[in-house]
Amino acid sequence: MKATIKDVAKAAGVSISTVSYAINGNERISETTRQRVLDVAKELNYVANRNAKLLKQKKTRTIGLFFNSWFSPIYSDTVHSIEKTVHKMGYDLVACSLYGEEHSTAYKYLRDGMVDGAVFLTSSFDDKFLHAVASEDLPMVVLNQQIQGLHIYNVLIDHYGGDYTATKALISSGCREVYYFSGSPGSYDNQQRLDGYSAALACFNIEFNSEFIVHAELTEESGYQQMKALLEKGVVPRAIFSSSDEMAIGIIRASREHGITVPGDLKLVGFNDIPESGFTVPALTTVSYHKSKMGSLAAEILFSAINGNSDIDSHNIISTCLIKRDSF
Amino acid sequence: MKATIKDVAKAAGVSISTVSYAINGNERISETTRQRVLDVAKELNYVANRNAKLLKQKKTRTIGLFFNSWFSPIYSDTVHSIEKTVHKMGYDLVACSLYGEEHSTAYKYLRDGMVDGAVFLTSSFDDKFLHAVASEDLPMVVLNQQIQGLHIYNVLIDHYGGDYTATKALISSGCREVYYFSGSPGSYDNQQRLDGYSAALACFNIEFNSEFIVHAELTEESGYQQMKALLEKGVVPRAIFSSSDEMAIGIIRASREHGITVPGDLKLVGFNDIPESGFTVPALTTVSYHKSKMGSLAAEILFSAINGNSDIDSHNIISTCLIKRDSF
DNA sequence: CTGAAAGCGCTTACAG
DNA sequence: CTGAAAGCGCTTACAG
Repeated sequence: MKATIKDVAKAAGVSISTVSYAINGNERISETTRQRVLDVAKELNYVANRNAKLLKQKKTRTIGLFFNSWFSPIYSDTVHSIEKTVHKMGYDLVACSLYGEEHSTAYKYLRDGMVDGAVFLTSSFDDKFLHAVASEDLPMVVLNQQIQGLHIYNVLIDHYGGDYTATKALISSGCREVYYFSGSPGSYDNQQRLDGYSAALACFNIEFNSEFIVHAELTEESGYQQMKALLEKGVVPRAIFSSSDEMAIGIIRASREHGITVPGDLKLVGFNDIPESGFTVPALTTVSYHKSKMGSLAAEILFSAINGNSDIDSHNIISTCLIKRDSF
Repeated sequence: MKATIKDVAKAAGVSISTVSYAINGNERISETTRQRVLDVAKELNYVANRNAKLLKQKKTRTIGLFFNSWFSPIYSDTVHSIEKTVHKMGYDLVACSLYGEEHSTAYKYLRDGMVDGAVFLTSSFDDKFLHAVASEDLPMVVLNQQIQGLHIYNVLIDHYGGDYTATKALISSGCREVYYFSGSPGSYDNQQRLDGYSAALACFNIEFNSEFIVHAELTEESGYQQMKALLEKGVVPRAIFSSSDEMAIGIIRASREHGITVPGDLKLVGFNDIPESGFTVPALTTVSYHKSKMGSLAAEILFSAINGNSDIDSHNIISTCLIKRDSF
């Protein structure tokens, strides 16, 4: 059986309070006693029962990370950087998915207060639920999504600026007809982006034309299908801005099948700068942002809130930049 | 403040035992009492304190998932399928990384018995540590890695068979000189693979030639570099079996830069069947295996062990198959 | 059918 | 510098 604090106390010939103090580094314990206790503890392979500890302390020293799909490459660097900060602060990081909805581990952990703070990489939570659960004891940082609320902080990508810059660059290169492959319409995110695109058009006195807007799903397959449909209708875009790199890769594939070369016939810019985008043929020109900065900023905001700081911006923007490669 | 069982008991006018029984669905409580308790609990927004509960029950009903790099695309399907089974069993799944080594969340969770079972997608744990921690109360399933031990179960990919089949196919197509891009030498895994490769050679009475073995790192970049080095030395392989798809993608890139066409000049087979491999140009022929089956098998073995089943194979093999696409 | 009470393994005022 | 004791919020024999 696992050793408890009692076992250690008995073996070391001291009280359990002394064991507790010794192990937690309280200064009141003499060096010799502390050493003896530590030795015994090590020998008995003692580790404090976390549940008992937390039951008393009301703190979990754990940060929860919530997302709905495991292993999305976009977030790899961001999560790693969150993890670094969390570790530096002496906290633990556990990741839970939303599979099972209200009965998912994610919902349970939040509802039961199993974490002292939360970072969200997903938009699939019910806003009402988050509002109900967010509190001084459970502040939340939401990435890449706009959720207002007390104890809820947003870290957003400058989609407006990114799309603006990319579109402007495409127009400047001589294409007045820039197609825009967009994600699901209606989202806040998407509106921001469309605004950026429109602003770039306005810069050049080009009228917005909804025929150039293609709604797809941000996946390779969806980009491929939509592009193929376009080409089969006889429409041949000369310039495309794609809201995601995955979609852009699908666009390249459909183009190649139709004998259209990139960037010769078609200038293409993606968004996100996923790892693959450097390896596609041609390598993808894309709008990037500082992913690890996004992670560290998110974590810093969270800890700031956990430590009771009250003047935190609820709205934080990560800037973007255009990475020039070979597709434009 | 959060409502406790006491608050509910007081508000419902019953004892705390009754609340506990009612909420946990014990049959001894009358329907009317149960209903009243449940109503009050709901009204007070009561949810049982997990730490207190676990402190008593000594069970966490949580499975830990351990890996060292977040978001590796190879495991996406596998993890999703683990998650499904875990959820179906009414357990929670939390993922922890190894960042921080002995001070990582992963080590802490295992040492402190924060989980009732563990699945490993990483080889970075100290074997001694796993042996020390694995127990009847914390069985472990290790994927794609050979670790012997009580309460430790392995789910392995049939690398031998996969490499054998791929190499054989390449030879059958007329290439007697099959290059083998391998991972780090010395690993169990790699030995298995090399054996498969050698066996295929033996089939055709071809002598093993270490000049055809290229050690790389399973990454795109490493595959690219090694291939480039080969080509710059004037060596032009006509057939390559690559131990990972990422590496194969790098090989394609280096080949293209040197004007070598795949599959025209070079026949290439990868391993793992990552999502991208269907989208590369040319689409990659690769050795695949049933990823979601690997996940469900892992989870089933784990629960079987948790439920005290003692006759579980510690050695389970997932078979492979060759996916024919365009690179060979 | 319901309740009083012990106890899970810790932490932490309080007393000495 | 150390210890006895209360208490965190639950579950679960035990008694009635």
